[in-house]
Amino acid sequence: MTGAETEDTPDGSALKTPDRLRRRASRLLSQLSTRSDKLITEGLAAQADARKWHYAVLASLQDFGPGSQAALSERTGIYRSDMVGVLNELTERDLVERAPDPADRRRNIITISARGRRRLHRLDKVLDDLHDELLAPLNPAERDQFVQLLTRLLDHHTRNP
Amino acid sequence: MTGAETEDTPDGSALKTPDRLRRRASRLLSQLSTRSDKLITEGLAAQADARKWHYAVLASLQDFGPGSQAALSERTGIYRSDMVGVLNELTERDLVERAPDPADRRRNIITISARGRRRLHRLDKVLDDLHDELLAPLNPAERDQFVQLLTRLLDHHTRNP
DNA sequence: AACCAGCGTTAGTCACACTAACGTTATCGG
DNA sequence: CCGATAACGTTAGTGTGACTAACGCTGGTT
Repeated sequence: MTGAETEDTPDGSALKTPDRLRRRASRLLSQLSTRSDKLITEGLAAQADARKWHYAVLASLQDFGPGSQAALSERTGIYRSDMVGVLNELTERDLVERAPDPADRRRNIITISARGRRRLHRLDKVLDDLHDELLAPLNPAERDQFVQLLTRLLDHHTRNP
Repeated sequence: MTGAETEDTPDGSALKTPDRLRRRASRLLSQLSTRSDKLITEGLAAQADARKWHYAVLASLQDFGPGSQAALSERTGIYRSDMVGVLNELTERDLVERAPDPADRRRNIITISARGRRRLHRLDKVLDDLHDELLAPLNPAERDQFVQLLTRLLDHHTRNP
């Protein structure tokens, strides 16, 4: 058996992280998630002056139509307390409109604007590129598999919290 | 076509999250990672009065022998500024010993204790159970696949940061 | 009229990843 | 030998993400 027993780094030094650590799915998840988060956050900021929440809200509005802030919270997973700030940013940029609901004066109705729709298209493209970078080592079939596995896991833990 | 067009929740209400959002690997990663983190953190606290960092440090000491705090930082990925607190907790519990290095008085040499080794075994078992819960929807082959995909992605982004 | 529930909002908590700076100690070039 | 540079452990602090608590307002219920 010739080759790497444990694993090698480019500079030739042996890898230092114990295997039982490297193999734990929880650890892989959290480490990869931080990298991914940084990649996406920085990419969106640099290429579109946007944050990921913007995408979530705009996509939800585009695909499901206008809604109250509470509805958007449910759709996107953003807490309603944080939704306030996100919508402030989006209205500042004229990407959505926040208007009181005449039928229920507790509610605001959030609508996506034409500019918001354009921005959404742009964000979709930027995100496509970023995900290409994120998933670079995987071929298309593996990417599908990966997404599918993640989805099944997340669904399971969403239903059984 | 009868059945779920988009998807159903147990209570019959249509799912609200747009597909383009649900399919993004970055989003799946971050959501699953938070669930996973919570599961592990709470599980370790409840079943072993421990934190995940404890496991990382103990495992590293067991598998690679004693080392300086800086070395442990590299092995585990914990920042050296945070390592201080972790080692305080571990020495408090008598799981490791922190002694000055006579050969280099800048360094501390950290050694795992007998109690630390026992604790590590316990943590390994607890973590096995928790990962069983985390990966419940996947069969063994799929779990391997999942870990393998995660590993490849993480390795790629670790080498090309 | 009294009550509870939902809405948007503000403020604050907690943990994690990460940076900055400091005193101490080694090491290396002149 | 000396002075610069750098690694070590440590303290303090930043920024962000997930989440909680509480408030005033409005709506539906009885």
